[in-house]
Amino acid sequence: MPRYDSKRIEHKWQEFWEENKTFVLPDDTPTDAAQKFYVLDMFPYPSGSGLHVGHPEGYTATDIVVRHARMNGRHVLHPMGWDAFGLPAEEHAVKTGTHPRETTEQNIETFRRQLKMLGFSYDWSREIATTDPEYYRWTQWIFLQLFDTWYDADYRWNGPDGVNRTGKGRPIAELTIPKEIQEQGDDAVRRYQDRHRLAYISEAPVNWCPALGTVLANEEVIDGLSERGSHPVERIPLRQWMLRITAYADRLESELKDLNWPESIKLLQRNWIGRSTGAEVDFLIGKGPFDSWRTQRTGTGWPEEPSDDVLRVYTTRPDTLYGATYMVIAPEHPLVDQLTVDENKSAVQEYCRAASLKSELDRTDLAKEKSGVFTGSFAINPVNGEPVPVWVADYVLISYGTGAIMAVPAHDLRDFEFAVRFNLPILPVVEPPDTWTPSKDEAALTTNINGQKLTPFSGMGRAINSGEYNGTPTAEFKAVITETLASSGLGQSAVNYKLRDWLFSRQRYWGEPFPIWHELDTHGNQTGLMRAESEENLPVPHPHMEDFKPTGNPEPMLSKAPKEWLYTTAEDGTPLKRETNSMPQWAGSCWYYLRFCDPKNSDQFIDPAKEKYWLPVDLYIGGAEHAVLHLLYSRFWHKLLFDRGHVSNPEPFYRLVNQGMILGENGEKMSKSRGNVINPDDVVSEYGADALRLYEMFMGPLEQVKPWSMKGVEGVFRFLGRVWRMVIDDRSEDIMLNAAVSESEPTEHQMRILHKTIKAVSVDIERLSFNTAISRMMEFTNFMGHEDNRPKAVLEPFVLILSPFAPHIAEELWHVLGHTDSLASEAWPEHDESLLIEETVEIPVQVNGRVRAKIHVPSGTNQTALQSAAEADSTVRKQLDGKNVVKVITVPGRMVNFVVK
RNA sequence: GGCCGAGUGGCGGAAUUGGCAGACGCACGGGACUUAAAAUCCCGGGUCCGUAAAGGGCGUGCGGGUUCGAGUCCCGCCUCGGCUACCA
Repeated sequence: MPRYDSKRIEHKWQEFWEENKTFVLPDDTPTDAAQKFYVLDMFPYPSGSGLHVGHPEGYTATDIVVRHARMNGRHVLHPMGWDAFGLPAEEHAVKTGTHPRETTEQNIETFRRQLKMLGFSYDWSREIATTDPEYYRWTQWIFLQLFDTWYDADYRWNGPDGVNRTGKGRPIAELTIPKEIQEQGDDAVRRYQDRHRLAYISEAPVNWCPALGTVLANEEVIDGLSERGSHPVERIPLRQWMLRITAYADRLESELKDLNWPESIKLLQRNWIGRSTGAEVDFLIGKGPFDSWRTQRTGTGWPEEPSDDVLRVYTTRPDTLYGATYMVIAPEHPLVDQLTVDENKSAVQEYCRAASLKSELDRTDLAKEKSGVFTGSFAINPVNGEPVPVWVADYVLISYGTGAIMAVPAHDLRDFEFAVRFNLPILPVVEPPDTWTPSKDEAALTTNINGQKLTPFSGMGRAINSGEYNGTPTAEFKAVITETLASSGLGQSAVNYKLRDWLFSRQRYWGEPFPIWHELDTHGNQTGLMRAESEENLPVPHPHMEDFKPTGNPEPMLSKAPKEWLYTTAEDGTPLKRETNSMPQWAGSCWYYLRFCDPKNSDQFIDPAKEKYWLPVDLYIGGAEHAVLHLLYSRFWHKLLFDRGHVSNPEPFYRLVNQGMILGENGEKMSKSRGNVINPDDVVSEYGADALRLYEMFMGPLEQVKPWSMKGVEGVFRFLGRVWRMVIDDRSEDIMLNAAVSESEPTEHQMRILHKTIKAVSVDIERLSFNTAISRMMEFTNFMGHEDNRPKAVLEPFVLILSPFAPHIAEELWHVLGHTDSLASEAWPEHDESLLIEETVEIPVQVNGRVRAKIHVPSGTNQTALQSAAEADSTVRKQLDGKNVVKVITVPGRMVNFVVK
């Protein structure tokens, strides 16, 4: 009867831990900074389908790390919570009328039960959900910090971390208001401030699906059609909240270098931020004579905002200005109308309309051929006064740079392709070095024009056809021309990022409401002026709603809220209307790691002393799918809070590890449609939580992608059975020790095996190499299970090192071995190096690099003795017989190699 | 197209700084226990030649190289996976 029975022991110990608050951390502010250890899992979205086997992978890894750390006396923070806002609960509400909160709570209930079933040692007293009003109160509060902040890019300052930085998020009250704005009065000042806030409003395209009557999230749009029902989706501009993450682009990039993150993830973030340097240049498009404009510019200098008579472009290759043979502006560019001459109006309008229907994906991915139309206007090249035709084409994106380019077809592949298509001149202005051979892409574009073979060249060389600059090397030319343009007010060096400002609003019910009011005029129309909700009034709760059906127009769901929620009157009598957009799901997950340190604080989002003690997170484990967005957004918010003095460390996550995805048994990604989903509940009911945990760690390296195997689960389950029988008499009716277990002194051999295992497992846990740690414990069990005499002095330390991996069986064995308290508070065994030394070692002897014999010598045998021992071996003698030994390599303790001829 | 990662038995994988390739587990074959089965235990194994012995040849995606010695380092390819997508 007392066979290994996971059902009986797992539940029992889970209750024990809960009742004894084994893993609950006292709430006092600790002081011993060296021992703090904050280990965080990426908290899950509690979906309706319950836990996936991918979740316990990272969660088991961190659980092993923290259980090990606690036994080593470290002060561990290891919490869990829920990223609980999200579309599915709202969609369920549309279908059934069930309030999203109800669905969310049910799903959380399931997830909590499943996680507890796996025996993770979370401090559940710190559980939080992003949907709790007491949580999102502070999400809204952080939003108000963003709203109250502008970025002073030139500000030099010393942070609390002692690092000197340039650029700081500062209170909006500290923004210097230009005189001309001040003169325009209070409203103008407020609007000026609003334009500079880190949270600001701008028109941005949304995915509007007329057939479904709703705005869709990007992930709900597939190939321009809605995921549900495959209806066409339009891109229409809508008033949206944006977060000025681009202000922090530089710091987000440069401060990556101190983080202990996988290099590949850092690179991913760097590429995503996509910093490039170049210059902005103004091309005259106004009527005035070019010369007088240029003279005037030399006087006034470079204007911050371009006036209507110039077309401003961004280029990374200002050295190719002489080769600009046409210009391109994006279809959305504000100067499109002004630049289009009457005869081209209809063609340009038609082109822009067609472009507006395409998503950015359609424009790039599907459109193989370049397209565009001529506006009929010309711009004047500032370096030589030449007129250059201006085209509209959708290969130029309004969202990057200035939304306009100078096209240099000879030295830009896209421009080259376009020029060939529309028969525009191609003028080489860079001579390639002699060693140049066209790259694959360059060669692919080679075209015959008027019997001449032309190939674009996008590299660096020397200037040609560039007037006085001929012969200048590219790098030098870039610097010189940028300076020349700057001194005459025609250009300016500039930095650009692929990173865009963060579109922060959604038109949903089930997200954090914005703590913002809009002022109304006497007709009830918005004036465009805004007021922040006062901090005492937070949280701004969700309005009560009966009906969660979409509005049927692009208006946000919350615009259907009751009047009491939507409207109020300010103390000064101004009528106000609430912001009706809601925040995206990312918002809550941007700062949850902070709240875990002080989850119940009702005065502050976190107590500064606790923040100082616990942060940064020492180890953060989660899926690589969050490599860019979540991790970048969190870092951005953290830096804002840092600038505003609310946190003391510039980065939130010191060490990051990505777990690899678990595939189905057929080696494919798990999905319902493929029918290869493994349900953790089933695995636990058949084999137990310890077996599931152990298997997930035994499958292979944590960071690697690996397929599931039910046979593999059985394998570790059998191992747990062997461990059980090593200690317990499984043929007895009662739970009692195996007869082989004794109080006697262990043998030297037993001690050596034990201490080898302790050493290997300890090292492996620190390296997060759990699969090898488990094989070492299997080897121990294979050995010890065969010993007729199994001293407790050997079994007990083994049970302790097994416990982080399989805590339930370990607690049970510990108990049967005669202990009354949980082993979680026991000290981690230390290995004794002196016990590891073997008396003799086996040394391979090679002849010409091939192993021909193995000899046994006392460990510590020196080089000469080792060589003579090898030479004395009969097989070696046979091998060396009649041959000329040229050289002998001996590595003590390793090998001997005879090089012969 | 660009970037990143990975290729080791039938399978998952192991192998400190270059030093016995295949630990550990799965699957498989043989055996013990049993009336039988399950469970458990024992034995076997990269591959080819050789009689199951001794012994030897070949083996870490492919082709070269460095080295006494390469899964590991260098050069050139191939295949698979992930991310990204006209960023001027």
